Amino acid sequence: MSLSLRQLRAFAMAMETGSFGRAAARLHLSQPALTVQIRTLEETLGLTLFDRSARGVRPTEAGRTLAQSFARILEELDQVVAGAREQAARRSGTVHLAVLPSVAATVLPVALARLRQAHPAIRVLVRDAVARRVSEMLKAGEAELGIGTLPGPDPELTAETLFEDELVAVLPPGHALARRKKLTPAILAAEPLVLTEPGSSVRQLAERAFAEAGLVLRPAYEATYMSTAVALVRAGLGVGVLPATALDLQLAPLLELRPIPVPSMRRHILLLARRNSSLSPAAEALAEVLRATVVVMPKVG
Amino acid sequence: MSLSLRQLRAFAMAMETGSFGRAAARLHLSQPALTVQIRTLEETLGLTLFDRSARGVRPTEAGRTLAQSFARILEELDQVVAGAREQAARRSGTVHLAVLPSVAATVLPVALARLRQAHPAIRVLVRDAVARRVSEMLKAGEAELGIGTLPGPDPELTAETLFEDELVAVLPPGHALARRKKLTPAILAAEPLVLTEPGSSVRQLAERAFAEAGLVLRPAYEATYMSTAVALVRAGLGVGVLPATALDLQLAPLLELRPIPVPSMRRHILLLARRNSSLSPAAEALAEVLRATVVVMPKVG
DNA sequence: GCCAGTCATAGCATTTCCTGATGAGTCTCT
DNA sequence: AGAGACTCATCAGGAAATGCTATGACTGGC
Repeated sequence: MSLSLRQLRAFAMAMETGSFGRAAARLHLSQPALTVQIRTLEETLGLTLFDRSARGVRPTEAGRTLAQSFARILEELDQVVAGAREQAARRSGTVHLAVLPSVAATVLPVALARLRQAHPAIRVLVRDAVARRVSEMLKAGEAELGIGTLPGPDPELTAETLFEDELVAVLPPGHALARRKKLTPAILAAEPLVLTEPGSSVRQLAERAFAEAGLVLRPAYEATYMSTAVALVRAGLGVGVLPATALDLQLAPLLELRPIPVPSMRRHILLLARRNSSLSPAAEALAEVLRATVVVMPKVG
Repeated sequence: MSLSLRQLRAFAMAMETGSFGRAAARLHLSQPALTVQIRTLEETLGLTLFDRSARGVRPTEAGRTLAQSFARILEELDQVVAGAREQAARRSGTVHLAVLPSVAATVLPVALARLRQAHPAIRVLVRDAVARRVSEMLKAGEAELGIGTLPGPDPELTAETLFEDELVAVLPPGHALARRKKLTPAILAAEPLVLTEPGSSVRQLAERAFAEAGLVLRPAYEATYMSTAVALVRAGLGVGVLPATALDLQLAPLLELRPIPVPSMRRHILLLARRNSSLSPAAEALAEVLRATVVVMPKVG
């Protein structure tokens, strides 16, 4: 026979109640079952834990000492298990999340607020990064969950579309094109354009869409930060081709936004995770909240 | 399913070896058995501990965290159990022993030396006390084992004769009675006698023995300490009637010892313990050494 | 001396656990 | 590309453990 938790629990309870019968009742066991547990424990330890008499049991000195140690260990164990269960119940835990800045500034705060309401003890460590960095962080294990885009299927990552982001034309106040409801790459190609810098996913998207229309994208201005691009447009220096989800756009009341109804002007914002790696319950909870949140995002047009 | 140590051990080993198969081998289990243990553990916790693939398993983040806690707890448990087993094997432990001073000064050191040789880690806390105190200490739980005498059977104590102590006549150098091989109460009654103080077990024994012979014991001197009594005898002030086991006698080369061959001049030195209370393994070891040691004690006469 | 209370024992049923065989998926080497 | 090695999952049957009910043995109090 080897040691078992049953034995330890039986022993601890017997010590606590001072009686085999009462201990058995408290553990929802029959008294003989408990007696056997104690006896086998004594046998495995080679030590008498209780002195029995017809009037009851009395703990041995060794029994008293051991009971203390065992009780402490059981308590620690129970605490660890309780902690694990709490994590499993999504009531706690920490998620490392890598997000595109545009999403971090718009959809994410709403989702985090909801998550907090549902699972207050879940911590989310948000790391904003461009699409490529999001993928890298996931693969490197620096993030458990990611929100970004992918150039194509990635064998290491799972992807699931959260929502679609579209590039929209951003017009300065009073611009001539403002009378149109929609704009096309062909129309835009004639204007001085404000875009993000080469290499950014938004820029790549725009270039591909123009190429499909047989056009070459030749921006007048290139900005690294969205706020810069918006400022350039507002100053009337050109027409912006920028993602609709960017917070800076939605906060700029004087600018006119016009959709560019070309499929390739849309990009899929993906919920990313490592393939072959299960999500922690906390991450699972976050993912669920994200899925439920994005459908509520405002439309642009 | 409830938590079991098997599961924890399986989990800890799987985490340590990084493989279910290797963990199973190390635990002398089949791989399926280990797989099941891990799975049921995951079910009871509600938590995925490993991500499986056909290439092997990789611990989850939660798994890594939990493994640390569990490993620590298992180690503590093993340590406690090892300590208990060591006690059971009599390799360690502490015995509280109450002893008559005469025994403490003579037989006991020999026994303790032997015990140390056999079980170096057993500690013996020696408390010397007169016969009545020895009994009291046992009953009060202040001592686990006692060496003393009893006026009669005691319902609370078990007694076992270790050896018999006899009162001997102690003659100063050149005393007239020294030519006799043996002495009797009748002869001694005519001498000025040196005894221990009234109430001591030695004194009571002597009084009873004299009474049986129809004599009244009327000592010339009464000493509390054996060393005093011996000094009085050596100074020629009288004939001592003292226990043969007293170390002071055996260390006093000039004194002549003569047996008093009367049965009632003997007292049983008893090994005492609480009835209804089992001895700790360490105490058991001490008891055995005591039994084996006393038969070797020197004879007087 | 009987009754109440406590633990131990025995026989039987149930649950748990393990093993051995087998299957499925992946990687490596040829 | 295919064979072989490796890993984990699943399944079926049997062994071990655990538990329960019934009963016994012993003690202390009324």
